[in-house]
Amino acid sequence: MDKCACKGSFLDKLLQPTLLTILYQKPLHGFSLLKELEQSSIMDYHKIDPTGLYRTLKKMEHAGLLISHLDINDNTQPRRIYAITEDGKDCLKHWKITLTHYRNHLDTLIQSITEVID
Amino acid sequence: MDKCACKGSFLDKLLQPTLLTILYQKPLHGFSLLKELEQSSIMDYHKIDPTGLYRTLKKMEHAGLLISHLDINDNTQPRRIYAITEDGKDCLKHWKITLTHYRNHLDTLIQSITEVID
DNA sequence: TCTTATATTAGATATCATCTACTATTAGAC
DNA sequence: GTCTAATAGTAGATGATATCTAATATAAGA
Repeated sequence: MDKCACKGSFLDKLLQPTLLTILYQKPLHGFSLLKELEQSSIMDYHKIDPTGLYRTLKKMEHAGLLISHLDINDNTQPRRIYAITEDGKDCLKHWKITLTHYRNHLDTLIQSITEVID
Repeated sequence: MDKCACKGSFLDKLLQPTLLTILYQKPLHGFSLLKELEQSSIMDYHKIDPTGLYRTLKKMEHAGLLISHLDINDNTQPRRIYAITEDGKDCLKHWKITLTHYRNHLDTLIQSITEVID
């Protein structure tokens, strides 16, 4: 029961739309995305797993939603800057529809639970 | 892009709380749960994968959330009836809290997407 | 020089979703 | 009587996502 899904683990899948939302506004590299996510209400101030984040970025670039280039700079370590593509922007529009449906579905379920347990 | 998560696949994880909600009301066997789910707004009238359903039921029984017994009957095939346990009822109460947080998180994300794309 | 912050990668495992395919019994149509 | 549909469940593989530990490397500041 300790790691039962009802406690809130295993219920995410929102990293992709979150990244698209942030990168829609400005290109960023992985580490700054990590820091921005951890201090943002958009991910509910949760710790982010860096491995998962970098892996997701690569996967999204492979899928054509992002493009990246290496930023080689005297002041910092080389870092990879990610930017959203047109496909990525379309994807985010789909996400809005999908997440809205999902939210409504969740509402129905929460309502059913309430009726049953109260 | 065809099977991008933004189109709505890979975004569920709600089978467990849904099953607990239904079984809170009355014990049922797998096949009738399958039919009930497919005709219910609670799962948004989606097709359910039988394999996943039966596997989830077994896993939940193993975790102590459900108990089952074989119903041997002259009129039907033998079938396994699942009922919710006290642990299962507690679990459903946790689910309500978890899903409510998750819904609020979703609301924030949808709001952010809207601000960005509009 | 030592520590902290920055920046990224590797590997393993657990969880959840999706798909095809298969077995077996019962009920009803023809 | 046989064929088909509905009922009831199982097996195996694969793909997608989440979680965890750990490692590498550079830059900045005490």
